[in-house]
This record gives sequence, structure tokens and C-alpha cells, in this order.
Amino acid sequence: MAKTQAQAPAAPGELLAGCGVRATHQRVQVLEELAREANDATAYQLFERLRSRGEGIGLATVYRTLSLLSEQGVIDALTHRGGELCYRLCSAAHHHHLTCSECHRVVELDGCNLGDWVSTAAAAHGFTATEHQVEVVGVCSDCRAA
Amino acid sequence: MAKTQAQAPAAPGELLAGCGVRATHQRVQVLEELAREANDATAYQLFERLRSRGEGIGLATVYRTLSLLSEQGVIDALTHRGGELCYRLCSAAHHHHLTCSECHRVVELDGCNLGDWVSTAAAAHGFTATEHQVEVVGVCSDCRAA
DNA sequence: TTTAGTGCAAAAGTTTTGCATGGTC
DNA sequence: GACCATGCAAAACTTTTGCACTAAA
Repeated sequence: MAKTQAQAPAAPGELLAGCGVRATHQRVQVLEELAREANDATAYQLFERLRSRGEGIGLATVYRTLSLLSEQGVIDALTHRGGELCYRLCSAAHHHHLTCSECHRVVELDGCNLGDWVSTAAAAHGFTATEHQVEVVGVCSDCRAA
Repeated sequence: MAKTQAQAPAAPGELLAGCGVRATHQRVQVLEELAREANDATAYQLFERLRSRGEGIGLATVYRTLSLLSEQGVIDALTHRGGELCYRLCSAAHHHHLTCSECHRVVELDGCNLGDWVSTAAAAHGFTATEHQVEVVGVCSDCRAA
């Protein structure tokens, strides 16, 4: 095995260059802050963490960066009940999310086999499916114990 | 067949009484406005439509009513990419949503058979699944033709 | 009559935008 | 060196809250 590319997270600079945008200090900082977060975070939360870490980043830049990265598919945008928009640095492969309703822990679910059902169901209504996402909510083992 | 209860939408008053809240004029108006909308709508949109229809309803009441009805499960709350929170009066049965990315038409998808997959996947990570929702995005026949 | 619900307006957030300046490629 | 990206601060929105008043049960 020559490389352990499979699960190794790509470096921020590579992710940015990969989608044809400039690898600025601020964008790298946002990606690194996301990499530190196991779950997800809102734009404002990320801004506050970067500031308290001493990074001189502007709020507008955080919003602009997250929108850009989300559009480019570099990060995932997930919305919780109530409409709160959060971001997360996930694997590049197709996956879904399992979140704990108590502690908001997020786990990626691989092995989605919904493609056929989605295409068929969409076609039954005259639609051509382009994407789908599943959000599973539950209670994690820690919270169940508590 | 004595009744055609199956697909007949319940009257606003019944829906409200059914979850133990008062059937006020404003709540009935919000439900009726939702019933006129085939797709989904934001709180602010519903407020504007009711106002232009001559209903003297307050913005805060619309927000409070939609939150209440959503919590009670009387209406569905769906979030589109970008975090926009919309509401829709759907059937009571478990279902998912298929939306057109062009015209935002919404269709209910019945016959969800994801229960087993969801439980199994959640259990594999130590979670107990409590709910799940699928959002399928595609292009409807009209928009594909255009 | 009692208590829940409403309207209004103010406040509290959140997100976007304009424009001069600074940093990448 | 050209052009993209940033910071700041103001503006634009969206959503929530307090409180006196009204209406449902």
C-alpha cells in the first residue's frame, strides 16, 4: 500500500486549491477550526472561537468562507430542527448524518443504499432525483445512560 | 363505505382541539392559509398573505402559531439548503418530502421502508433512533421540459 | 370568570453589503 | 501587477419578548 489516502483528511491548502479558490490565511483558519470540532458548529460559533484563539478574522469573512466552502462541497451544511444552520467538515464520500438529540453529537453514516428507492420514488412523481439527504435523530449511548 | 376519512383533510378546528389548544380565529386562519398552499411557506410569507387578505393578525402570532403547531406535529417544518425554515400542512402519516430545485414544488413520499436500516445504522453507533427524515431534491417534469 | 391568546412595538439576534485596504497567485 | 479576499461598520432581515388588552371555554 503506497498511500493511506482513504481516510486521511486532506490538508486545508489542498482542499482549497482543489476547488480553485485562493488558500488565504483566513480560509485555512476556518477549515482548521472545523477540523477541531467533532460535531458541527454555526458560523457565529466558529467566528467566536477563532477570535478567542487570537485570530484576527472578520465575521463577514467567516460567513463568506462557509458559504463558499459549502457551495464547493468541501464542507457539509446541516440544519437542525428550528432552522439552525450548522457546518461540518466531513468525508468526501456520500454519507448521511446521525445526531444525538441530547448532546448534539454527530456521526457519519456510510453505506447509503437508498439510491434506487429515491430514484424510483421520484420517478413515480415525474421527478428526476438529483440529490437526497437523510437526517437520523436519536439518543447516543452516553446520553441514554445519563 | 361509511366514511371517506382516509384522505379527507381534517377541519382546522378539529386539528386544534385534537392537540388540546384553543381554536382561536387566528390559528384557524393560519391553518387555512397553509391549506391554500400546495407547497411550503415561511412564517413571514404566511403573515403577508393573511394581511393582504384583510386578516388583522400580528406577526408574532403567526410565529407563535407555527411553532406551536409544528411542535404538536400538526404541521411539518422543512428546511431548505441555506437554512430557510418553511412550513407545510401534510398528511398525518409518516412520509418524506420530494422538492423541485427549480420551482420548489413539494410532493409527499409515502411508503417509507427505511425503519430497519435506520435502526440498524443507529445501533451500530450506539444510538437509539427516535426519528428520521429524508429530503429528496430533484427536478419536476414541468421544469425539466422548460 | 378564569386563563390562554393576541397585538403592538421594542429588542435581540443573525446575515448581508459597500468600499477602501491588503494579500495571493 | 492584477485581481481576489478581507475588515469594518452599517444596513437589512428575521425572530423573540414584555405587557396591557381581548376572547375562548
